[in-house]
Amino acid sequence: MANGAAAAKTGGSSEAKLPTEFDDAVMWATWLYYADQLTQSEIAKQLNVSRATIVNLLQEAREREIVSIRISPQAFGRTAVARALMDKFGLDGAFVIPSGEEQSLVDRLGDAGARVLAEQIEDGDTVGVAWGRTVLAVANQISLPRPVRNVTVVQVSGSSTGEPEFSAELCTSLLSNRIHARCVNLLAPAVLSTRELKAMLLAEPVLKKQFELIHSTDRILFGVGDIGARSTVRVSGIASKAEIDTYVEQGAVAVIIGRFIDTHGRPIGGDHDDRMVGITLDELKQVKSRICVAGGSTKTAAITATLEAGYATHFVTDMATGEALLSV
Amino acid sequence: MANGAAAAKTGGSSEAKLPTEFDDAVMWATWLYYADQLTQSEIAKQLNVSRATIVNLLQEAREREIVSIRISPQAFGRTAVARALMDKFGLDGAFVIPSGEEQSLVDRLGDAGARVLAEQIEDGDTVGVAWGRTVLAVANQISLPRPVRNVTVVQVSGSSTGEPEFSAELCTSLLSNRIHARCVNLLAPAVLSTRELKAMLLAEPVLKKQFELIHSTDRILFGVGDIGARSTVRVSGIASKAEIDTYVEQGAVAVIIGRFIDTHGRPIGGDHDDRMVGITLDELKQVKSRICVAGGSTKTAAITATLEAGYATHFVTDMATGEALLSV
DNA sequence: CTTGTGTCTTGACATCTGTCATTGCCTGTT
DNA sequence: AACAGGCAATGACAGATGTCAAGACACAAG
Repeated sequence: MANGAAAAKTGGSSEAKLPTEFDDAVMWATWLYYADQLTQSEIAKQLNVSRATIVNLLQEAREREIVSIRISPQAFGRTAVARALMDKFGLDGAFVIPSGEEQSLVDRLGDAGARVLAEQIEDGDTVGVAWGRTVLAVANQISLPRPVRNVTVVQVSGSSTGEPEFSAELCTSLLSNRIHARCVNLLAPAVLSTRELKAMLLAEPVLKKQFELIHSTDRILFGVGDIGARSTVRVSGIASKAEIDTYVEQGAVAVIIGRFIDTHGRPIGGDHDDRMVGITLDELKQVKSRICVAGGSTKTAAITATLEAGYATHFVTDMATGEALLSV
Repeated sequence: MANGAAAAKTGGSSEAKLPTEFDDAVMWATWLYYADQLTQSEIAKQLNVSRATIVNLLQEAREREIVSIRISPQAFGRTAVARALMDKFGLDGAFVIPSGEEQSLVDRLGDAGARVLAEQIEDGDTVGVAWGRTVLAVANQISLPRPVRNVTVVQVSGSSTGEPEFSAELCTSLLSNRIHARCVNLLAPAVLSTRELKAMLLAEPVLKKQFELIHSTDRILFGVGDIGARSTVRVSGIASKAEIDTYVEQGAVAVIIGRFIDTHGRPIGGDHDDRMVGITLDELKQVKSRICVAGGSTKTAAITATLEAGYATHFVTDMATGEALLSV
C-alpha cells in the first residue's frame, strides 16, 4: 500500500527541494511492464491506480525515452535486397525498409538513417553532416540509446542563403542538439563569387581549424540529389539555373554534398565547383564510415552513380528503390 | 501485390543456394510494426497473410533479438531510493527495481543486473565475473544490444567442486557465451590445502597469465552472500562449517567473491583466506567499474558492510532491500 | 468565498493483440 | 500413387490495450 510510488507523489515535505523530477511511478510501471511483463491491469492493481493511468505512465516513459525500441541493423543487412545491394556496390552495410507511400518516404528513410547512424556513433567521434531534405529527416528523428561523451557534429559544406527549410546549419545543429553533441557550423557561404575570395577565406584561422575538423571526420551523413525539374539542387540556391544546365551538359546526373557527378560518379569540376566551400568528393572518400540515405523513383540514376563510384560505405533506402537499383 | 515479401517466400529458383536465412518477411513486419507503428492487421493486409502470421513473425523478431527493448539505467538512477543509496554509499550508479515476490527476486535482479552490465560493456573490455546464485541469474539473462568485439570474460576466483548449480566456471562461461566473448576460466581450485601449494601453483606461467588478466579487468560483476544458515557460502563448499564458524567469531557478516568481511567491510584474513585462489578485496577495489547485484531481507547487514566499505561502484537491488538499507 | 483554469485521473468503449485448436501444404517414405 | 509426419498458416475467441470525454482536484484570481 504505502509503497514507493505513493511516497513519490508528494515526497515528504522535509527534503522536497529538488526539481521534483522524481516520478518514480513511471520507472516502476516501466519495469513491471517491459521487464517483468506484467499486464497493465496487474500493475494498476499494484499501484492502486486505474489502468488508464498506467497507460499514461508508459506513454510518458516512451516519450522521455526511458524505454526505447532498437531494431537491429545487422538483421536488416541480411535481407535479400540488402545483400544484393552490398554485393553489387561493395557496401559495408545496407538497410532496406519496406516501401510505403512515396509521400512519406523521406520521413521513413530519415527514421531508418537515424537508427543506422545512432548505432555507429561512439564516444569521441566527429560526425560530418551534409544537408538536404533526407538529411534533415534523419536529424529530426535521431536519438541515441545511451548518452555519449565528447562527440562533435560538424557541417561539411558552406551555408547557402537560398535553402529554405533544410539548410546545412539547420541539419547540423538539429542533429547535434538531439544527440547532445558539440556543434560546429561552417562559417562560410556555400559558394563564393571568385576563387580568389574563396582562397582568402579558407586561409582564415577559424576556417582552417574547421576544415581540419572536417578532414578528421569519423563518419559522414549525406543524401543524394537528382537533377530533375523539382530537385533539391534547383531550389537550394547553391547554383543558378544556367550553372546547373552547364553541369548537365557535362553529364551531371547527381549531386552529393553540393558537388555534381556524372554517370560514373566522376566529379564534374569547373569554375562553379572551384568556388564552392565544403568537403570535396576526394576528401569524402577518406572518411571511414560514409552513410548515404536516399530513395525515390526519380533518383535511381543518381543513386547508381553515387554507389558505383564508392562514395558510400553504408546505404539506407527503401525496397522499391533498392529493387530498381538492382534491375539496372 | 507481387512485392518483396512474396518473392522472399520461394525466392526465384535461379540463385536460391544460400542458407535461405533470408526471412525478409520478419524484417518487413518488424519495421512496419515497430518503426512505422502500423497495426498488425494493416501489416497483414500488406503482406496478404493472416494477422496471426504477423503475430508469429513479430514473436520471432523478438526471440531472435531483431528488436530489443532497452530500459534506461540513467532514468532508474534518478529514482528517489536510487539517489538516496548513491548518496549514502557514494555509488556511481544505483538501479532499484520494484519489489515482487521474494521467491523470484534472484531472477528479477539478474535481469536488472544484466541490463546494467550490458549497457557498460564496450569493445576491448575485460569483464571479471564472480559466482553465486545472483551472478548466475545475470549470466543467464544478459544479452547485448549490439555485437561487441574483442571482449574477454574472466573468472576471478578459483573453482570449487562443491558448488552445485552456480559454480564459478558456469557463471563465467555462460555469460561469455551469451555475449559471444572470449572466456577465460581460472584453472585452479578455489581453496588449496596449504599456502605453499598455492604459492607454487600461482607461480605457474598459465596462472600468472590469468592473474594478469584479472588485474587488468575493466569491470567486475559480483554478488553478496550472507552468513545465515541457508546461505550460499554454506552450500558452496569453499569453506567447512568449522572454518565459517571461525570467520563468524572474528566478526564476519558477509562474503564477497569468496572473501569474508566484517561489519565495516574489513577483510577478515587468516589461514583459510590465505589458501584461497582468486582476486583479493584490495585488488577488487582497483577495478574501475564494480557492479554489485544483491537483494533480499536476510542480506541487509551483509550488503551494508559491502557498500559502506566501497567495494561497489554500481549497485543493483530491489525496492524493499533499498529501503531497508536506507533505514539502518 | 466563488469562480475560473489547468492538470491529473478515471470508467467505458472500440480496437488491437495473443492463444490455440484446426486446417492445409509440403516432404519424404512405402 | 498413397500415406504419414512435420510445419507453417489460419480463424475465432478471450483478453489486453489505447482513446476519449467527463469528472476530481488544486491553485490563482476576482
